[in-house]
Amino acid sequence: MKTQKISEAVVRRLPIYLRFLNELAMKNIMTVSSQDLGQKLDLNPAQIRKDLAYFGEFGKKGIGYDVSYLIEKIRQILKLDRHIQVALVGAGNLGRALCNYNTYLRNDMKIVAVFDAMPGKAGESINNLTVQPMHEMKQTITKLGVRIGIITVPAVEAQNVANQFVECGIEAILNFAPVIIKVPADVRVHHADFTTELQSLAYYLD
Amino acid sequence: MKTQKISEAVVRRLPIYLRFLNELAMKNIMTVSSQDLGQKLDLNPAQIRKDLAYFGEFGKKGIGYDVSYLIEKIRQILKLDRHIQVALVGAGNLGRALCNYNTYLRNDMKIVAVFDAMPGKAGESINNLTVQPMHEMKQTITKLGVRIGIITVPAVEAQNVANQFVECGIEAILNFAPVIIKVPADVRVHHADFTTELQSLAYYLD
DNA sequence: TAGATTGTTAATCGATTAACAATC
DNA sequence: TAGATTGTTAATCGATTAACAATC
Repeated sequence: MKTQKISEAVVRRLPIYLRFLNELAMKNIMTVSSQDLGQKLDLNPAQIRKDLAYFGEFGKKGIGYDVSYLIEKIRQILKLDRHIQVALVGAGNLGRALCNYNTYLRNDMKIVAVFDAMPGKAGESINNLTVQPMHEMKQTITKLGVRIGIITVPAVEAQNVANQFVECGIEAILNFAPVIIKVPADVRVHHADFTTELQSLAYYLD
Repeated sequence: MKTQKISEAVVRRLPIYLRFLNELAMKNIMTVSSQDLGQKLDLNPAQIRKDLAYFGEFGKKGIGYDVSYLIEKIRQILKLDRHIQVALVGAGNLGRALCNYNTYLRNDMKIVAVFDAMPGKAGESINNLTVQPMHEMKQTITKLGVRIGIITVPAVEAQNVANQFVECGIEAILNFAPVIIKVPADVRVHHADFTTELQSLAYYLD
């Protein structure tokens, strides 16, 4: 009901629910229980019910959840019912790879601009987009209404890019560079660093 | 002291400590306090001390932590003091991008084999590695002593690849495909899915 | 109706933080 | 010695899970 603060853990699970619900919808499955969901997603059914209950009563007692209704609701909660424009800085291998997910993201989110500081990169084309030089960032981001920024530059450049994003009024950042970046409290940052992920996996080897 | 179970949250922070300590070492900074560390990494100093204390007494009261000693210790804890061989399946854009981090991973972890199911891909070369067909996986993984697998194939293929990894005796998997994969309990799986990460960011837009 | 499953409360479990004696 | 900072205990905070009345 949005009065209480929703924990980050809950918000991180919502896209996972959504993804699986979309799979069900494609298979023309109309209804799903928290039991089913929990089994497929390796989560406790009570947790799933509780997560959803933070936002409303989406299920029917004795029946379960209507798949397409729940999809609609989760998309609303995540604000994926609107178009959200994304910009990416760093047209290296990783940046290119992420741009190619554009089709995958359906309509909801879309990378609409790519920037790179290297003079040689500007003008290159990636999947319908043309790489732009950094000095065009402010203007392009304003014009296209970009709200989320992705950082795929080397670690030493990441903070600098983050600063520029903030300057442009970006509201949230997904940072792939292996470094903690600092931004004002009203800008949301998620870290998606492959190297730390891999290193923590090593711990679990025997 | 490894008798109690260490929480996942702790293990995930260790590589972040390590990364920053390496930065300090490069700047020839000899000593660091939990205070400093906390400030730079946006973490509570007490938490950092507690995390480290699970594994031993690495600091000096009144002084702080010796940077290079702590690096050595964390590398031991994470098992990064040995060479760990990694294999990757899915030589698409993302797979290529990750292979290029090889240099970045220093000596500790290394992607030593790349596989792809598409006949056209086999034989291609990525950063010193030659893409191999899937049927060579078992033999190569055994020969090279690969212990960790990375999945960068489309979602529909991911479970299949995971099964093959398990079959080959892989101990841990980093899955980039947007799907939950099922493996035996003794295989560790971490999910690194860019799309769910991005979707959860959208929630925090105003 | 009987069986199933939700939404929600209460219980449990675990993780973070504060506080401080020990000590460099 | 005085100041700083650890390692650790206790307090707090938050998240997960169990249980069950409500009800489809």
